Amino acid sequence: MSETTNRPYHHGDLRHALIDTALAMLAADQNWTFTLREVARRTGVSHAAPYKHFRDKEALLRELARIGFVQLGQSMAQAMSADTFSVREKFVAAAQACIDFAIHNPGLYRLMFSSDADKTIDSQLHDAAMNTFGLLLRLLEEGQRDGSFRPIAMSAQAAASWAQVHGLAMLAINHQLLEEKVGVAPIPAALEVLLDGMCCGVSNQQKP
Amino acid sequence: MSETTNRPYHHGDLRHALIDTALAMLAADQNWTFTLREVARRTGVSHAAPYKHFRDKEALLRELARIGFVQLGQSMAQAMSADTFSVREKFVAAAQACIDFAIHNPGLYRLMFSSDADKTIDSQLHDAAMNTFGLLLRLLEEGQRDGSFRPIAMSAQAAASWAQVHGLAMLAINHQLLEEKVGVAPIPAALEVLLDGMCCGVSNQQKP
DNA sequence: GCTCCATGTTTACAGGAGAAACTTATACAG
DNA sequence: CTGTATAAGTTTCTCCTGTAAACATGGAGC
Repeated sequence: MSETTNRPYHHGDLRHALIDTALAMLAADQNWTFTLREVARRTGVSHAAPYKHFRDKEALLRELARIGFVQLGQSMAQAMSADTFSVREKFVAAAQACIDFAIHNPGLYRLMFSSDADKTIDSQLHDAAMNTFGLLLRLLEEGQRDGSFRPIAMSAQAAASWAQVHGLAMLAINHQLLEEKVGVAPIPAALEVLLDGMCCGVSNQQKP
Repeated sequence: MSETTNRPYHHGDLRHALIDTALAMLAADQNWTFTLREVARRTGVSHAAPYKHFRDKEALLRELARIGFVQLGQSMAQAMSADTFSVREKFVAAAQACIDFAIHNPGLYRLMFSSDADKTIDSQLHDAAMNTFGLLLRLLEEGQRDGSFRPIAMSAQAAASWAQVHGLAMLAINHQLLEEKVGVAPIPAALEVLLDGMCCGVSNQQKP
């Protein structure tokens, strides 16, 4: 049995090489002009070689998106791993980690959330996305259990949190969080507003 | 002086015809496969004709986005025009109008918010977007003046509201508000959570 | 060593963006 | 009313992309 299930013969490991090149291109080019031929060119193979590893361009993009969800999950998990944090602090840390991920990798983030309807068909991609989403759900559970968050329908809090973070991320990477519109530090400020609606008891008012 | 500044000679009004065709294509095709040549074809002119009216494809797209912001502004303004509504009700109505707009015209909505950095260079587009954003600011002002909304930095509430609505819209049109994740009516539920954080006094708890 | 087949390459084709050269018809001057 | 400049539209061309098909190659297993 070979070392990995997908090890090409000639190149050594073209599949992974293509993925690495593509991820690097996504991270470098803000312009989101992603061509399969360019990926092949930079990997040093002919423009038709990728088709031996991915059915079409979309298949590669879906794999990139899947990896993106795994990476995002890792970033968020690490951000909220400190046990000394309160749930509220963990929430802010995870949200900020997600938005930072988007800002540092806008092409990949856009790709992850630009589904073509058939995303649900790719079960691996779907699973990766659900796993990352699960981090949020578990945090909300923890918050409701220890009384930090209000005991309302968790799906409502999940929808609100997710939309808030995703909205901030999308606006940030599209350079639409201009100071003239939303002030100097819109992201922490917006998260505080949301948390005031989710948290119990003392509504942690904005700092002066 | 001619009736309008941009009246073509041969076709009659090719510029507007192209815009109309393009808007119709955006509304019809969920797939977001927008080619200039297809626009020309459906308008009944050669594929090079559009270049007499738009410098390039992006120029047409920017104009479509500008029109989109005007339309969105109209929808939102109409939704919150009823004087009998409370500020909170107006907020929900405007937010729902925005999300409905996105759902009914996902291609156009995506286009409006997929800036290519040079969006700020197009002053007409920028102005249109700022005008629509101004509706939100005025609503927040009204809410703070009459004591409905907490008297915190308005830019924070603006960022939170905008991100929430935009996030819900983006998730909705990408079919990512799956019931398994966020329940059956995630949009009103998420808006209520946010409003609980923005409103003063009685925190309008979730309905049972 | 010989053969098979996964992994490559070359070639080909349809279609898009956009530039350049050419054509047409309208507005306006005289 | 005629001639002409020019806006508006067409044809043609180049370069690019995605993708299919035919061909080449080299390592795996007999």
